[in-house]
Amino acid sequence: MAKLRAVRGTQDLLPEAWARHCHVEETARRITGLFNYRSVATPVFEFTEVFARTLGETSDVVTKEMYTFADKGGDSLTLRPENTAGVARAFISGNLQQQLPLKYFYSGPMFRHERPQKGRLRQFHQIGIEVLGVAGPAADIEVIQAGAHVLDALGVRDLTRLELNTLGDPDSRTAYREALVAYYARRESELSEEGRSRLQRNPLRLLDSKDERDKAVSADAPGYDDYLNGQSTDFFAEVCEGLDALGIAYVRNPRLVRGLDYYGHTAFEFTTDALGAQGAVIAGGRYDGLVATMGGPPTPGIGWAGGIERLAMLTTDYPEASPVVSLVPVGPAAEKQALPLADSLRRAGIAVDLGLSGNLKRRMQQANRIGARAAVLLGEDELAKAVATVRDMESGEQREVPIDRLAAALAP
RNA sequence: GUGCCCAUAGCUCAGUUGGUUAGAGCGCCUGGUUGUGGUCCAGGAGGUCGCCGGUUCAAAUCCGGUUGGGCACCCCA
Repeated sequence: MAKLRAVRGTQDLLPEAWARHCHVEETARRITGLFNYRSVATPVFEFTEVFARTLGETSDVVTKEMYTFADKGGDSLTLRPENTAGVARAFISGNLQQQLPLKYFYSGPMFRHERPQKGRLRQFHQIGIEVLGVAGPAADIEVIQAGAHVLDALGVRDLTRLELNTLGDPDSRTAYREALVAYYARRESELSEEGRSRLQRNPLRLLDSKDERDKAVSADAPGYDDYLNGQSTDFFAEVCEGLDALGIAYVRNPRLVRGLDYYGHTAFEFTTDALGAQGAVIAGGRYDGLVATMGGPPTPGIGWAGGIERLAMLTTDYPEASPVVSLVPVGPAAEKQALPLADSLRRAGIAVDLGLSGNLKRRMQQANRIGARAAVLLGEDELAKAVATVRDMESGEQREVPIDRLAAALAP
């Protein structure tokens, strides 16, 4: 079989798949545009520390999933595993703090060295939005609303459910973390090996372990609600009220935590059961500490990212390419006429496929294969009369049309 | 990174306890039609059975390794 293949975990997006892909992206850009999120693009690679420092030294993304390489100058660069850090870096690099608040939309490839699985690739694509500079829950509500709206527009909202949680402010999180560590440390011997590792790395993650032993211990673990301070509780309550007022349904998932360190307060995921284990299609949360962590002016932020491939898999209908007209010249004289004729038709807004080789029969087959709505035949007979034969490819009916009226006759 | 399953024509798959020239449907090509597609008819091309090695008189079939894929874990979009 072919010796030349795409790198593991990457794929070619050929016309049909790419059309779905583009549909997801364009829909998201259009909908977030209605919320006044402006489209931006940041580099596909950054200095490694942009990700290493912000995502959390112990996170899986940093410890084992990054595509890191040295460039010729000796700098360590990394292909972006996600785009929030890149946007934050751009915000700092560009001194954009005077323009706050900012609302950005992005779309593009991300890279993670993971074992490929359904809905999980090494090069995958994300759409996402970020709001910088809004500390209050209004931003959380709008960001979630925009996500819901995108899913609506894609026709996949009813395949998903919104899970919501709060990670609290830093004080609450610290207090809760201490309580959890104290609790789990007491029963450490009952935990799985992986569970003990999480206790060291990220105790919050013990809460959503799927290991039965960990689950058993977690059943009696202290709840976060008891450790949230008033400010955190009020913030979350306002987010919930806002969603209620908008009629956006959600389920509280107290075990929903984020793998990346910079999240606090609101955390949410739109998940689906239709994609196996990779259920999250849009996920995000608030990251008030991120920009300051990177050395920028303390700036609150919130956003989400959505997996284009995952969303595309849920999408059943997407607009098909509008049918074209095939221009079929017969003979050398007609070949010469065909180029300028095709040009004038295209300038009139008509999509024209000009068969570039083959005899009449072959070009008719080609017209059929590409689903042309009409074939325009141009041969000796037609040239002599300054007409073209227009064949309706569905009915097979043919009629002669003067060449100077072709554009009007072919208008969709 | 760990575990389980899978790998035969361009695509989807058959291939019986290892046994002669590995099959089907779809697709592709040619002809029936010298200026006419899609339907129909006739014919044709196309596979070192993922790759490497082993067992055997004999391997697509059994064994080991490897690569790729699927599913789950881990983690995440």
